[in-house]
Amino acid sequence: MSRFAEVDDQYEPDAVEERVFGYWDEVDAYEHTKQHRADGEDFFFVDGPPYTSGAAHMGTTWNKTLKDAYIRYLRMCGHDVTDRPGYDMHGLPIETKVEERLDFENKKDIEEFGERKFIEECKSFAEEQLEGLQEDFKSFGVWMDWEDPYKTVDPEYMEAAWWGFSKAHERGLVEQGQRSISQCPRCETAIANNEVEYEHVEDPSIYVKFDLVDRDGSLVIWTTTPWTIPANTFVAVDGEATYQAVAAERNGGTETLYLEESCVEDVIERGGYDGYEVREEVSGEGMVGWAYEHPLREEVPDAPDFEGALEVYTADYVEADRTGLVHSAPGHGEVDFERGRELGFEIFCPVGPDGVYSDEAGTYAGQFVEDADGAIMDDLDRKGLLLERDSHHHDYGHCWRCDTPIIQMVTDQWFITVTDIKDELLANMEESEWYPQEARDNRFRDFIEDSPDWNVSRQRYWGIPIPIWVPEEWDGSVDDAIVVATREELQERVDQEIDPDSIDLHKGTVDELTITEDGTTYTRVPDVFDVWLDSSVASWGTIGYPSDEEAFEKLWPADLIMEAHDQTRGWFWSQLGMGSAALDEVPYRNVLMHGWALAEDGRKMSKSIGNIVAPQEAIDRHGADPMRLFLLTQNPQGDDMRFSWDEMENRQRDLNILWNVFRFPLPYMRLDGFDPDETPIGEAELETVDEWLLSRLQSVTTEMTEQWDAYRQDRALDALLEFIVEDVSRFYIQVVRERMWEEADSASKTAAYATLYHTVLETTKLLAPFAPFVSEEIYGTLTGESGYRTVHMCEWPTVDDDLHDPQLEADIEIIDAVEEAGSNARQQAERKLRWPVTRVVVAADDERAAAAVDRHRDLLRDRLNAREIELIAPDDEWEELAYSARADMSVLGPTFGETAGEIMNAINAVSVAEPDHSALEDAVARELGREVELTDEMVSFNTETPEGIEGTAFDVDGEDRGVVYVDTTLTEDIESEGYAREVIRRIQEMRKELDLDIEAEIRVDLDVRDDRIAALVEGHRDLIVDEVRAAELGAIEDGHERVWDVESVEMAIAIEPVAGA
RNA sequence: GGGCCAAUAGCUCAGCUAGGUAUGAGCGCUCGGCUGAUAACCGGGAGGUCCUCGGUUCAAAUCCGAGUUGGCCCA
Repeated sequence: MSRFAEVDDQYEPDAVEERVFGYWDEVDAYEHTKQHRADGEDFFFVDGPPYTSGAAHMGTTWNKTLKDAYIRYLRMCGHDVTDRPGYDMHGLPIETKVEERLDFENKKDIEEFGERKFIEECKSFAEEQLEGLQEDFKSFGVWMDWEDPYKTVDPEYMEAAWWGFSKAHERGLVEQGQRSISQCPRCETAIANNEVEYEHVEDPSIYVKFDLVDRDGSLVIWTTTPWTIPANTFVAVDGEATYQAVAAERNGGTETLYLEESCVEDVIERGGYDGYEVREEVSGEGMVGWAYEHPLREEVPDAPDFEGALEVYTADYVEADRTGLVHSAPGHGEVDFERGRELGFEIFCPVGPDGVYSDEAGTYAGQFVEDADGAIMDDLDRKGLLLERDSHHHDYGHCWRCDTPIIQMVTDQWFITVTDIKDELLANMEESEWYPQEARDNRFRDFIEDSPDWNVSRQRYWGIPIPIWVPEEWDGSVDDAIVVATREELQERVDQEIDPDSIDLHKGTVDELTITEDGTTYTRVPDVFDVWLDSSVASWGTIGYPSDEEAFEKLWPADLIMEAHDQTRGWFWSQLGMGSAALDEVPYRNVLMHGWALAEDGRKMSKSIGNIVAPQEAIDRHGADPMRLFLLTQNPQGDDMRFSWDEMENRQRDLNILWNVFRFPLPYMRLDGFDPDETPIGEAELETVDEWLLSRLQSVTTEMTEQWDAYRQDRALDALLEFIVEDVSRFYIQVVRERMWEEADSASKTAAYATLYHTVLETTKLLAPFAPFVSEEIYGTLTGESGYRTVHMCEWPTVDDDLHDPQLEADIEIIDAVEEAGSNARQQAERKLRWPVTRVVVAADDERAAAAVDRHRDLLRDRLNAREIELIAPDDEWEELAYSARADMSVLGPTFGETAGEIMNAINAVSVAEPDHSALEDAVARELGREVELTDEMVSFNTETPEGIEGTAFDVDGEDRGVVYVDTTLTEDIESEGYAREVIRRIQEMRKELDLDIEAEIRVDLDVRDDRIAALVEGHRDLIVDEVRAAELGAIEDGHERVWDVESVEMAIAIEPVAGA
């Protein structure tokens, strides 16, 4: 980009982005920026891999924008940052999408299609999605290593998972065992608890009688899953609770029911009994050991009948709800399973992975469990065991991918027994710093404490095969299994010839490999890993460990990761679990936990609500930089973000202001041939405002650096935007404009150039991590060939103490407040800024304010267009002020009785020079003709300014610091200049109407149709001629002519350009 | 059903850790000003049951309890 080149009049984000994308390509900006920091201190950032099943949404966009901003900032600070993006590409969601594409219904379709082919389909689907995501991320300027992302489907990465798993195995943390799991009968796999989605559904609700064996009556249980009754093994009671045997009457007959006491009424009513009588009370403990008959013995002959089965036991999951007795089937329910194991029971589960009853289910065999509900209820009813048959609305778990209701059942699964190392997990957790820290100490800690063993096996295809080989006739002992850690080990141990460098580790390949050792042949278990295990090894997978040990030694563990709060129980946890199991260390040092991107209505963005905003739409409407600014002004620590088009538009406006600030001096600099390299700040003859602006820049730099380092980039950005808008644009540019308009070269003008140049350039660097496009364009235009090839190679600005002057900053803050009050006073007096005022009087409340005004009289005079600034010291009173009093009748009334009225009138009528009651007493005495004793409580004082003067108090940060009085008395001199400026202003507007060049000279014909005013205007003839670049005043035949009404005075003005000028 | 988080002006948010008059900010609205950065800029003004209810306290947006709504996680 060439220095000080012409730039667009208007900030157009998409045009800037298009140019910058082209420029980055042209000069290999990203590669050079990385290279530039190659020798810097290592910083190991690890990208949490997004899942490759769809386009980037606003949340992902926020996440990647944050990552990009921090990486850019860290690079500017000199770090050599690891920036390999990652993609999570295995797992059930992709399998189900591919199944949909291929119109599959279940696993059998996959088997027929062929595992290998299916895996290939999944892979190409994931790759497709990956490409889309990469394009999305690039489109808003994220700079990561797009050429070489880590993919969880690559052999090196899959090997990292094998390695981690084998380390956990070496530590004795891998075991196979039965667990009650959530099974999706369609996907025919276990799914993790966090993959279960709860939906409101209607299910059967039945009360069933279990006839007791050694005594009269029955236990009553309630369930919403009739299909689990075949597996009933025991009934649970609360040992502490009181149960009643009630004789319930119906149709003339009586039956004895056992119920928890508070449940009796309800059950009797449900059962349609006519009445009941309590026969006996017994504690839960007292019922333990009571035997009952299995209600479906005839239908399910294989149902449990072993020693101890079909008896009452206590359990802590029993509540005094429904009946107070709980049907327990350890082959299904999780708590039932735990209690059943405690009791040493055999686990009976007559259901297959597809949700179909096995032969053990007797007459129900071959039916899908839920389809058998009806038959089971009919059978119970027929036997007279069904007390009530109703339906029930509740939340029931469904498969997150295919929406099939899950079934709870016991199967063989592989686990990493993280419960064995809970203390380690907690200790390792402490080694990481979280932002915000409470998230670690509350949610994360709670989760670790409550977390069960990690079920890492899935009975699916598209995943990392579990690297376990077991012998034929395996007895389930982990000691007899072989766990392979690496591709090399695989090559050494398997019976087949393989090439470790080229082998694909997916199921289609490794399932065929066998290991024969000591005469025993081992085959791989068919399961694949839970997809959460994939990403849990990212901290070493991303740097190619174990195949590349060097990078691991140098970098691991991660210095920083950042994801949304849902990852507390996701990636933050899985990494801690895996890191601890494999290496006994937490794999990350710092965690920045941000929130979710909510829609404008405060609810989550969702298809069904229809409130989704696509990032691309935001980019199209406002541009990538404004979108990034919007995202980056959000608090990144824990809070959810509320999307807002308005706010995004505001950020675009902020950048437009920056753009105006940047382009404003360019024409002047070009005209004057300003060379920033020849006039560094240190050599310029700086004026007060220049020094002030430069000092503010130092303060802003300090503030921003602190905020970045505290992971509050939003506050850093706020500080920068405020600086740009308030300090640079609204204050400095306004003040400095006239200096830049000077035609002749001057030290003052040069100093203004140098100041503004330096400030905008540094501002650009400060902005670069946030808005990389516009920063690049401004930087390039300001530096041309003399800078780095990209702003992103720059060093993060450091504070120059020589330029830092806190006193000056405080001074100007006061001056700014004075000016604001002065403007207010002017407005009250209806005196436009164009008209000078004779004087402005500042009555300062304190020495600090007085000193500031005194030091900067010139600036204030200029800003308020005053001929003179008078300063009243804090201890002095301005003698021209008077005070009026306002009577408080609630005090006067009781004191003076019937004369209170006239006293009030007198008080309100007079004014005094001092605001105290003794001066008021004197004045009132004169007014009233008699003495009256007054107190301060009776009145409040108001200042009374002299004729033609308006006063307004000024404050800094809400604290009053004094009063500004503006004297708007008109004099001939002021009228003369005022009218002259009115004329100038009109002529300028007419110049603009003719679209004249700034330099162009004109001829002016001025006819003021009021003799007095005409004479006044004439008095400033030179000023007018000078300001509007008039070559001469005189009659114009055929120019651009307009008649203006200026303060009710008609003025005819005509102008024409001077030919050849 | 449980845990954690949030709720302040029309909108987006500060303020809450260490209670002290809603000290609020930007945008929007409105009235006025400025006019060679001009699709920019400056000043004034209106606009609030600080989600609700209860408690502690001389005093609560702030601390405590209960609830409502929204978010995440879990069941």
